Amino acid sequence: MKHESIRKAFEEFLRARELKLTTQRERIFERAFSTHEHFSAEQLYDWLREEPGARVSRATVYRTIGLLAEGGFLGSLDTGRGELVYEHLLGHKHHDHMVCMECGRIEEFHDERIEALQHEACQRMGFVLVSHSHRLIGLCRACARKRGATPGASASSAPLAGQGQASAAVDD
Amino acid sequence: MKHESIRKAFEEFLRARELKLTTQRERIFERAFSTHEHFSAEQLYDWLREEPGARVSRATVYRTIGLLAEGGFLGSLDTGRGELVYEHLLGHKHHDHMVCMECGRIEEFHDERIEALQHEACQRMGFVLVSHSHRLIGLCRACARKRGATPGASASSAPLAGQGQASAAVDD
DNA sequence: ATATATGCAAACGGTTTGCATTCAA
DNA sequence: TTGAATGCAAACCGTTTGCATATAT
Repeated sequence: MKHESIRKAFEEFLRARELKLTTQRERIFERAFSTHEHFSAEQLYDWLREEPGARVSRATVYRTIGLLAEGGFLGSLDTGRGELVYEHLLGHKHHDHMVCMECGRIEEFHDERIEALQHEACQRMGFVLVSHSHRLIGLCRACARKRGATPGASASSAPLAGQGQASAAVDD
Repeated sequence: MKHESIRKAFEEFLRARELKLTTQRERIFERAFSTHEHFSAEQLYDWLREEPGARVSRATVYRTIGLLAEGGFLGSLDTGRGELVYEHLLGHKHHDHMVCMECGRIEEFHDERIEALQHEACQRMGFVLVSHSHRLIGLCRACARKRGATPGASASSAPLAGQGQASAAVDD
């Protein structure tokens, strides 16, 4: 889906809800959809204040991001450090994330078989699946190399009563 | 793994790090491991202050939960509402979660095939997997029934530029 | 004209921290 | 005895909110 039609969808979304197309919403929308990276609300706010033109307040950034998320334009992903990051959804096929615990880098992956098994699990449990959040936490290739770990090899998942070294494991 | 040995592991963990076994740590540990539910730090704090005996401050609860998580005794799970909940890990096989967006209920599920596919994905991407967080968000059987939805049937995943109704989709 | 949106600054809620005091080892 | 742990209250940080003002329709 290309920019033009996404923008159309946004305008229609506002109209359908009888919301106004303000300069702020326009700028926030444009900036959010002009990046392919994941960004936090604060990040987006900073980007906007660096740009020349109308000022946008932090409150409006948060409010508009909320709107965009409700409308299904943006998806949110929790970094695990009490901060949400967003990405645009329209024109992007579904994917899950790998988050590097060292550098924060976020990679995307997708496996249709996993999706299918999720549905199967819901079937079993009588659960109505609406959305899901699937994050793999570990080391990206670059950070793994720096640490001398073997990429691909999962770190032994024995976070047991271990000794001193962290391990933490924000496992679910 | 039964209580006795878990406790042993905890004491050993403290000793290994040259940390002291205080009455507070003892009480926090005991309370945390005496429930099979998921609990928040605040929740645990409340439980403790209802009990007779030594008082434990909120700060110590947070600090000790942190310790327990580091030691691999507790795993944390983000509710999606800016709050972490914990569960004890020792003596529990790995599982993932289904979170009811209506009533907050947390169910557990597990599928070895999904675990395997995760590893496969990491292999592909050269990512060193340390832990993961896999949450299915939707309606538990009871809430689905109340709403007249069909349990098992995934809500159409078309959160597109839709009309008025929410849909939100904190998808990843 | 008028309901909606904005900006500001204050409030929030969960979590963390600095520091004087208390306590396990 | 003494370094580590606790309690308290203040600080933090991302996010939300109340209210007076500005603005799209």
